[in-house]
Amino acid sequence: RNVLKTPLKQTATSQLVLTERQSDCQPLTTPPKPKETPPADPWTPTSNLKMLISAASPEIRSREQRKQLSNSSSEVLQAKHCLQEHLLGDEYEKSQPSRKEKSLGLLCHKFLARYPDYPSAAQKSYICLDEVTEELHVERRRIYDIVNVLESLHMVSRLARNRYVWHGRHNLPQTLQALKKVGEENKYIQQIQMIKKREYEHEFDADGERNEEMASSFGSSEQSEMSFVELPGVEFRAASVNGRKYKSLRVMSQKFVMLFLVSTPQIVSLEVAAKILIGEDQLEDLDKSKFKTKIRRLYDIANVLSSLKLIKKVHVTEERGRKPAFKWTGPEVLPNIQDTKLEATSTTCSPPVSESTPSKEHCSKNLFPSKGKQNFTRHSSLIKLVKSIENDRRKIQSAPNSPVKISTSTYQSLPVFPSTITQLPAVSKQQLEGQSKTAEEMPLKCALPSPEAAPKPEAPQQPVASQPLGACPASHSSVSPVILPHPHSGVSYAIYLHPSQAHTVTTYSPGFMLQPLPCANATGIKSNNSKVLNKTSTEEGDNQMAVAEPTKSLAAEERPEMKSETPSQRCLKRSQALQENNLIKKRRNDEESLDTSSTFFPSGYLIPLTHCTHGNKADCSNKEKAGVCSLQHPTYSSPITGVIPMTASELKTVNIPAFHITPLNIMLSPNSIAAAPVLSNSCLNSSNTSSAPNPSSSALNFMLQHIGLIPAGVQVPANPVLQHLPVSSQAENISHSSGNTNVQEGKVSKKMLHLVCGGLRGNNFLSSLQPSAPKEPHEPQTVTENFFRTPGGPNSGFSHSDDTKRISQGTLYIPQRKLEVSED
DNA sequence: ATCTCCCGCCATATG
DNA sequence: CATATGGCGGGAGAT
Repeated sequence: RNVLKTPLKQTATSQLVLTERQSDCQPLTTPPKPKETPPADPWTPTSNLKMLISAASPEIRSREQRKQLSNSSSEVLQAKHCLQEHLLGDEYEKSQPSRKEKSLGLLCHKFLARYPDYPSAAQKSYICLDEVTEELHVERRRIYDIVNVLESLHMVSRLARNRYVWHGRHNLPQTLQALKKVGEENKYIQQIQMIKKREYEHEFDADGERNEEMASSFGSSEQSEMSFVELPGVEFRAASVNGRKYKSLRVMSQKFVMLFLVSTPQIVSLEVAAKILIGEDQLEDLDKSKFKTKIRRLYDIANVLSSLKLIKKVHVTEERGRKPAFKWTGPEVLPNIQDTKLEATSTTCSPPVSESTPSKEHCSKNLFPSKGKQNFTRHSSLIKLVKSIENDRRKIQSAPNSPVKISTSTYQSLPVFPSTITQLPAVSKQQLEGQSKTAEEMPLKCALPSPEAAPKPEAPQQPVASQPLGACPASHSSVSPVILPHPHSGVSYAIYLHPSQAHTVTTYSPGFMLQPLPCANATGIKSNNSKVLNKTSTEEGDNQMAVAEPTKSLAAEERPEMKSETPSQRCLKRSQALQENNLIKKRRNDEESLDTSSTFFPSGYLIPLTHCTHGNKADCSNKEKAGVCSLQHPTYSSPITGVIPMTASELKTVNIPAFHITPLNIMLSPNSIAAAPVLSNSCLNSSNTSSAPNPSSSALNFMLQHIGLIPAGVQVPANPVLQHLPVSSQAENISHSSGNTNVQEGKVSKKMLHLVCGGLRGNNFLSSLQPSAPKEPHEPQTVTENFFRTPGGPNSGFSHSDDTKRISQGTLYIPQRKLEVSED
């Protein structure tokens, strides 16, 4: 400490510089560790340069470049200059690095430079915090910030005190996929929209009233829990990590990433993210300090993510002004093809229960005992943990969290959820696993992961019913993991529940199911849909919405919603949680009988089982899976649906009967909306509620396939999410644009749903399917939102986003607002 | 003034 | 108890 604390501001600042990028250079190791004090790093010649270069955060670089030079190439040169400057002028400052030089982003680059993006199995690297801190000359605290974020992405995992294992980006795809799923399950999209709405409202209104409205607003709810999403192979080791206790940066980081993955434009403003991450539940009290703190943390996370090049900073300009935001620049999430559907629907699959899947993974894990020792070490501790778990539970329960369950409590129909969520594709998974094993991949994959995996011996602790999962479990003491396989996606993830939850789950059954978010999800979905109708999902959309709709209308809508949702939300709320829990439990029991599952919020850590499987897709393709899926479809479709009805807050809002189906979503001009907004989504919900959809869905699939809309293999499950379809063909058309399978599928499914559900306009449906002129994804800096706009980026294939687009037929809503995104 | 966000105190967790 | 972790928020540099 000491040292330079408040140093001065250094003059030199030069910094700058850097260019960014990464180079991927990985390897350079760091510099010598000279010690520290003054001059610090830079001086090493080339190596340093590289470092710097690589290090510079994009943002910085961009800004700087613009300012001075636009050139890109010369980056290096610039860097040199900088250095020179330092050298020369440095008397002043050399020693002081200037704030930028100390930025987390730069530090993170340095950190990343030490390890390969894709380490070969052979190379696994271990990270010793002591070494790192020394070499990078930073305080330990900072390293934790970096590592925590990396952990959230499963790029590293902790082995023991001071020790981490470097996984690099191998797990990234799975992690992102899992996060996306979870994000979808949560109602993030909805939440985002709500927040935006509020904002607009504020604008319009005087300050005064908002309170009430706000409060109502959304239902955010839920999630306050922390849940960490884990990957299969990767372990979650360290009790601490799992130990639910911390809220932590890890969880926050994952949620933040989820926001990007579910947003259509994939641009998330800090403000919105902060609000969502905070438990929104609380009304809205400003709680400035809390908000500020959240923002600070988000900057920290954003810096690391920026270093990873997963996001970049931008500014969104609304009417109110421009706000800092970040744009996702990472890989698109896998198109898991039908996943969405599948997942959601997968109910069918579930029966098999858990099972195997995990095992597979685990297997891989087991393979590598190498680490075992460490693990074992932990192992003992784990036992303790188990004990402690109980304690935790208490805490937890008593505490805020437990909430989850509840959602059901309210109205939500319980049964429904379970089915949906629960679904374990397990079967398929098993199969898959088996296949995978056969496949060569296994070995390879196993190898990589294994280290991590290895550790878990047998899962001593996991009481969890899931055991079958077995593998997964091992690690975690406190939490019990649940594994969900996703057949389609291939990604399975496990959610760790807090002990309290866990045990419940466990209790249930073997066939446990996870629901990520029970009510919440459902709700979210619905709401999303409805919202979607109205707005575009993304920010832009929001903006538009806001603009379009007069506050009033919004208010009106919201209120109703509130009612409906409120309960659910509340459930989420901690305070209530307790009570609810009890209720929930009861219900669960009931449900259990049904089958189900528990309803949980996604509290846990998700672990995608994937990697092992990876082959998932392939697997899927494989017979079984395929077969299963197809079969399943019919079966499960309902789950979501079921949920939906409950939630359809919006509908309620609108006053439309839940069942009522509105064929089209209509966006009305603000005025009009106020007058008579109609939401269509509901229809789906209602219809789906029961399992009914299946048949229809199958039929649809059949049709689609014939038509060529869908690849033969693909089936469209009726996904609740998808629900709203745009009825109006025209508008919709746009969306499918490319007609890529992925995208289309989503749409198709939606449509199908409509058909099924509503049975409403088949014609439209078909017409809509036809490819329209492709729109492209734009990623423009300035985004104009239109409903028409292509759903998110290229990939966006999700249902959600797509949904967004729907427009009301009657009135086309023209986007009034555009958000501008500026770089730099 | 606002946006970023570094620094490091101090509560907790772990050993 | 000593350390290792990491929540958190003051307040200072950058714009």
